[in-house]
Amino acid sequence: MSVPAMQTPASELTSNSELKALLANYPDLIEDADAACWDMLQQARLMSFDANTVLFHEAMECKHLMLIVEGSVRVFKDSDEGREVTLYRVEPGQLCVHNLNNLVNGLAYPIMAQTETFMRGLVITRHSFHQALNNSVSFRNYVLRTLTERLSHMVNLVTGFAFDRLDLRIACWLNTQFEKGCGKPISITHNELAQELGTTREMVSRILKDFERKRCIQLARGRIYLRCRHTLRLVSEGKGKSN
Amino acid sequence: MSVPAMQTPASELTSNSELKALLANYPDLIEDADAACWDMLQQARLMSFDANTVLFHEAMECKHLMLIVEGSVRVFKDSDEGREVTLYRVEPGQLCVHNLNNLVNGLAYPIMAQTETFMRGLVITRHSFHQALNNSVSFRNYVLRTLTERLSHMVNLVTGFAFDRLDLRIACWLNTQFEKGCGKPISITHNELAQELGTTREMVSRILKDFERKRCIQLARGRIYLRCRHTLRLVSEGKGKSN
DNA sequence: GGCTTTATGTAACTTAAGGCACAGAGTTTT
DNA sequence: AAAACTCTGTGCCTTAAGTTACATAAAGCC
Repeated sequence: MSVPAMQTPASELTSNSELKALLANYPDLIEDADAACWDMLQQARLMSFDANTVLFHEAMECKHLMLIVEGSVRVFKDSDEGREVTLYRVEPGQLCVHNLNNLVNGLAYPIMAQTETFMRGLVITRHSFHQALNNSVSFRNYVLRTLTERLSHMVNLVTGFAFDRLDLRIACWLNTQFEKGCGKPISITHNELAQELGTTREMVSRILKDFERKRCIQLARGRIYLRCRHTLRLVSEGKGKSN
Repeated sequence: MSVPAMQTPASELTSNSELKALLANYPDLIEDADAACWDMLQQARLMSFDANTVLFHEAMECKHLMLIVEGSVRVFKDSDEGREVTLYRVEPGQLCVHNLNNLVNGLAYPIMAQTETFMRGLVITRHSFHQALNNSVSFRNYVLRTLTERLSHMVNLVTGFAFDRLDLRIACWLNTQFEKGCGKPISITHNELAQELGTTREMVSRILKDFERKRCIQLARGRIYLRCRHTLRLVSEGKGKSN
């Protein structure tokens, strides 16, 4: 991501142990990190951003790569009609693959990225990135793994849009969220969920209400409680065929 | 791709010039290929496949990487209801990125790949692939470029599904095809086009007929002729809002 | 408490997309 | 040429999704 709105001056990182603490969420990267990888990380600068900072937008160039240390970034695309879809989310342990597009192909890509929370990330220069790519087996593998994982994720998105009804897509989304949070209530408004899935607020309201009537979930203002995981799973598996 | 149905026995390649001829379509890979890259290519085996050979399908593992030399491969996903979407097409100069997913992450991915024409490809073993990845800067860059390009392509697919009406998506598809073929008629049935875009035959028939009435195209059995590029572009830009 | 803003619920309507059924045209096979 | 098959066109109906337009509810602010 380019760095349009840094909140704190970048700080140089000196100790390896400090780095290790920051990168606790990157086991894939760290566990078998080699010297060249550590070199790159030591040259990185830690930066902080407020919530809702736009990191890049349509056609903006980004000259750096960022490893997220804390917080999350939403990468999304908006439509002329004012709708949005989330393409993916970058969280600790991950990197923004659309940066790579820029670093590798020199092409800016017309999508947007925005922090969702306070966020800290290690910013790696283009030069440092290429150096590490050339010299570090572990970094290389990490990058490739990330890229191919994202690709699989995008395939899921595509097939979801192509084949699945909205109620099913919502049910699946809820399932994943509850799974991640071990059943903790989800904090999201209907409108935000609509932007997540590329649809409208009204549709989300209707379908959620329907799920509530089926006793899968319990709705509250800005919050969704899991009521019966089993029922929710049935809904998402039933593909909405039978009510 | 794995190699379930080879048509000719694999042949060892000896001469560099022979390789160069085969890889004429890989300027990105060849132009600044280094020694390590040539090593990999020389260890590759040239294989041929008939049209409509299934190269891999749901959850099948593939232990090799293939560089397409001639012909094309369609990578697609099918739905329970019998519909299909094309995810992307692998043509000379390209590699199947879902192979990479397998080679890099060891994960099989539940999509299908099938040759569309007679196809020849250079099959690279997992070992040879990793070796080249470690030693060849040019191959590395080539792989990364390919991956990030595919990723961008997938984003386009997603936003198409999320935001664009079917008539617009069809118009865009026609545009790209006519562009590629410099206006030469496109050989495709309505059903195939439906599978391309993840929709149904009837919808395609209706929309194409409509385009014909607007004098963008001329329909014939299994073939679509370009009649007025300008009008077609208008249709695709107008997003079908006005008639 | 009253005022404002934000979030949700929903009925009524419109539109896009899909499914069904079948007719007819063009190709291939026998 | 007759039969079989494939491909296209289309009317009719259903369903999914989106839009409009409000009503109501909850939270924040003065």
